[in-house]
Amino acid sequence: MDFTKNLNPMQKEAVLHTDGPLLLLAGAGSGKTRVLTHRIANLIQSGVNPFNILAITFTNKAAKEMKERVNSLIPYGEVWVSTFHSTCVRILRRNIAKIGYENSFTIYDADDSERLIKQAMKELNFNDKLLKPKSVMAEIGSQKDNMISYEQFEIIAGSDFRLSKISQIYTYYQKRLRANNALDFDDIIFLTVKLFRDCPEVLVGYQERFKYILVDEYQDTNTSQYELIRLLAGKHKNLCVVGDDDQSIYGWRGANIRNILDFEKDFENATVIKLEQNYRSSKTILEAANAVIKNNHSRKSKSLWTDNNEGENIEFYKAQSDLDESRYITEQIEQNVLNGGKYSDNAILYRQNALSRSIEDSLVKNNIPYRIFSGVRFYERREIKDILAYLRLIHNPFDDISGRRVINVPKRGIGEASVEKILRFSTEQEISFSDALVICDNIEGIGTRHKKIKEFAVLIEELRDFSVNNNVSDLINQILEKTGYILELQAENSDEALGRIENIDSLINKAHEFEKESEDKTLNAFLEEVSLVADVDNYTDDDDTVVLMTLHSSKGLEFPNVFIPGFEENIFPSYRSLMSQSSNDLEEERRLCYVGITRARENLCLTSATSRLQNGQFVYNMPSRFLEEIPEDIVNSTRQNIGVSMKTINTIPAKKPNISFKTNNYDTINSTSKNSDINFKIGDKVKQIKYGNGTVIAISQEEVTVAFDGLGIKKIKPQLLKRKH
DNA sequence: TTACTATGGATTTTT
DNA sequence: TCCATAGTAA
Repeated sequence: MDFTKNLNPMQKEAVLHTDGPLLLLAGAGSGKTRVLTHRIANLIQSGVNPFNILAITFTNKAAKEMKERVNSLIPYGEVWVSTFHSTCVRILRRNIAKIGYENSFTIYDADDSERLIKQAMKELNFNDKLLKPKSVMAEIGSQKDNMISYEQFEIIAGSDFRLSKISQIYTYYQKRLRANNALDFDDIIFLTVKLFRDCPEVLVGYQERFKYILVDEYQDTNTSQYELIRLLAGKHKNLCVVGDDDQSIYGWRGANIRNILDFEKDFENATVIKLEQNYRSSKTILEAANAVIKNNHSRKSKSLWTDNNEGENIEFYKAQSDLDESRYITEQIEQNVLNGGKYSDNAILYRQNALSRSIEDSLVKNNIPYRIFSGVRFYERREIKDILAYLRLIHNPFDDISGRRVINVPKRGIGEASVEKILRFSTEQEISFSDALVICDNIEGIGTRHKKIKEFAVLIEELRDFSVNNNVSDLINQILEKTGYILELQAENSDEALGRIENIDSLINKAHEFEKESEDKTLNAFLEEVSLVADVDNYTDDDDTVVLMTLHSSKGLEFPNVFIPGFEENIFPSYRSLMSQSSNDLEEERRLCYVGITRARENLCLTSATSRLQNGQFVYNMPSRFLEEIPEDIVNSTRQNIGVSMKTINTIPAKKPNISFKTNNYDTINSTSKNSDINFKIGDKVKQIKYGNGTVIAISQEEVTVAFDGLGIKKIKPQLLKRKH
């Protein structure tokens, strides 16, 4: 089979390239995934064993997509396609004992890490007002990203007051992680590189296995990821990296743009291929994107072009207020749908999560279905983290962060003071958290509390026994039953509690899915899977809903119509980037703007608000400087006239009815009961966006049956209905 | 220990 | 505005 059919000459060259280092500079929308997958297929066809190919991505979604596309081209042989983190976890599970951890290690997320940092600071008697746990965590993370161990950092910190404090925390933190047999996200990469450096025989094994390596989104790699790739590709040097320096937007997370800019220096005789033809956007949109990005200085020269149509001008709407801005966007979307488009053709991409609020309110008010990504992520929700903490403690008796989290959830009368004592005891005696619970009568000053602690210890032991012969979903059910977790939520009887129960159900579903699909059905494998997923991984365009997400999470996606609200100084570019001494920060904002613009296929709409309620205060920002960088003749500017907008504002009810829980994302469509009253009665007059007016004729647990005027009887989720007065 | 109130602090976050 | 936390009362 010819895998170069329908490819342009540059794409063809990239697909046919086989041995040696290759840098693919792939502009936005230039068909990079297509090239990557066809290249893999071509390698296999020309005799490379799929077993010898490794493809690395940043997100599970990208990995999954690539895998599917490769399989559809060459439906035999398994290529190892996975994220940096999953790849490393797989390597570590086999080999981590060589560097002093147990292979049943737990993976801590950012929240767990922060708790551990706080614990460390408390233990070291550091004031968390002077030194914020968050910034300490960022500092430690960036050290790990740069492959600097706590021992090395102690030397670097020297006598610098702040750095030496951080160094002490880093040391304590790392030792605690080790004692808990836990790794944080940065450790996953850091320790893999350490493993390769310390144990050359392990490295050689993987070098032999991965004769061909492909790395996607190379501009986002940090130093440790770069080092990992350099080591793995060190022997065969068949390394193909794909990236776009103009789309590097994770510098603040340690991504080192140098990695892509210096690829040719780092890998001798590298072939460089530029993919500059864009297949996604209209000429106008590309012109805007190019005009903005050309103001950046540190970049590889590259200019995107397209054969697509001229397309529509870019809309700029200068709103009076954030309310006016939301109203405008809502109206535009309604208009797009009336013109025959789908809701899912529309994406609203913002610089900060906080900007979604007023837009959500407006969408809800107008019964426009939407899905929001980011915000509180599914696996970071309290109830989910609680259940996972039980699972983790069951799996890893040393995990005191998880133990601490659930020891008094639901309330068992074991307070902060007792927990501290148990922790100290387990550290002093060098025993696991679980063992400390069992022999808690030996702890001084624990008093009569030991009875309750023992009960908890027995509970965990029983669950641990149960876990041996039962699958994950049954184990979760057992936890819920034995702890009375659900009962407590039911007793609360609030919308919020109901939402939490729903989320727990989703988790159980997730476990069922896992049991059906996964090869390795152990608790360990389940925990691993859930610790390494992100929100955007759940993005599908199956549902016909408007999409809301941050500009950062939108990378790699595309939509016919893109709205970017908050196109203002201090928001986009952000206040911090404007305050920064380094011009790099502003340039990164500009790249983010470039990413945002190039998400759009047909229409791009930018909006700013003259006044905006932010953090409870009114702020007044000028339109973004990026707007001025777009040629005037391709922008239609509209400015809200004050009289009209006042009228608009007055028609919006002052008080929102019945605010309840926020469902945000995952498998929930629309914003559920942020909507008005969902307790309908039979006989209520209601309105639904598709079917129009109707009357409620029956109500069940989840659905309301409505007789729509002239359109018959339909069952509808109550949150999609609006009451008519 | 817990349940209440006051206060202060709020980018972006692939895993 | 909304959230997490610190401090206080019971």
